[in-house]
Amino acid sequence: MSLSHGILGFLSYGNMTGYDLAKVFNSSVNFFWCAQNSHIYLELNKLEKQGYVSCEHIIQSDKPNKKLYHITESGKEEFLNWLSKDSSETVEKNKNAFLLKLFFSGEMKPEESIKILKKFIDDCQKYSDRMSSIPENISKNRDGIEDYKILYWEMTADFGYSYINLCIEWAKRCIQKLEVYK
Amino acid sequence: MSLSHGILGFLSYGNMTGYDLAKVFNSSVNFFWCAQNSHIYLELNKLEKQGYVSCEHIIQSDKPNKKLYHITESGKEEFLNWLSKDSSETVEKNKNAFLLKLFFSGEMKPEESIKILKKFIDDCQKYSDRMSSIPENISKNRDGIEDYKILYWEMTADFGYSYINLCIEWAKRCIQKLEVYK
DNA sequence: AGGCTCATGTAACCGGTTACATGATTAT
DNA sequence: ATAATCATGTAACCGGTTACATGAGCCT
Repeated sequence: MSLSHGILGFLSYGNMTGYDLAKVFNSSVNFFWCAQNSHIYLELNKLEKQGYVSCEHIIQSDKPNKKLYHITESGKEEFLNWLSKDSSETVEKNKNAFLLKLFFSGEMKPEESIKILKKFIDDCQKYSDRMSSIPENISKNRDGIEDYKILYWEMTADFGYSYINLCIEWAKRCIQKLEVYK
Repeated sequence: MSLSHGILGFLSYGNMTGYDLAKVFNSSVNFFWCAQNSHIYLELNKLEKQGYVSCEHIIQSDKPNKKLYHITESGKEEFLNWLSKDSSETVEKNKNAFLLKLFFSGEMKPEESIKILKKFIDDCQKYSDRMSSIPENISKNRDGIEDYKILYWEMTADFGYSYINLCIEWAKRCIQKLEVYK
């Protein structure tokens, strides 16, 4: 449900190929939505069959030929529909495999879980480092995009920073509690 | 990958039926892992074929008959293996459909997005209310479980509270920023 | 009779991942 | 030569959801 709408979202900014979409996914929404290129191509075909996008074959001499996708009127409608639709499932059907694992970690030695939590902190730090390129990516792609639209990009980044800080602080608290039982 | 291991985790606490598992899933890990009963029954069959659980038919006169599942030695091994295995994908491949939607919300009127964010806060509040039954559930199921194991349950609950507060605070910030453009 | 709890499933579908596969063009 | 970038896919699989389906026994 979501990759297809993400694609429609980006195509509403301008025409793109599957290759472009894969790149833009990885340089913008990657920290809360990752996409394989194979999946993107699959989804583009589906969207074309549904009439939400149309495609134009571009013959190139300096580079391999490509397929440039446009969003159609019915695609825009579908996209706006999705935007305004309720999305409470995100809160209700939240899944976190790491927490599930931690829930059962009483079956391991505290030392083991401390190691896992330290690795978690490490992963968060790396994620945070990758996120630091976001402001740069935003300013790189902002031409032609109105200020109040950029605001939304910044709000998602704000969430990302707050979330990753929460994770790190929480994991530190956990380690502290576990040190007692070591 | 995760429901099956969650099932093994609960079975390592004691023998259960599919029905018991559905109940215990919904009263404990529900806020970071939800499970349909149909899925649980499906997964139990798979686990039995893999030799990770075995089942015992219990004939009852006062209630319908049932199938009581036990974890096997190889099931315990698989479970412990999963526990100590790396889970960095949780951080790296984090998905959040709400953020994806918000990312594109510049295509809507600010009033519309404010409404969506207020709904989000509302959903968070409801989620928070449901979470308040967790301490109760923990104390209800703690008999026979060592103190340091309960600690892990509390750590996941701690995450849940912190996360939901973050969501609410963040959404309030977003609304404030959007009020300017209203 | 009607509703609740207990109890177990099947079938179709769907979004997404993994692995594999190909090939043109450009720069070094 | 060969690596990098550009460019597009297929096929098998998998974890999970949705909808549907059934039925025993208890309590009121």
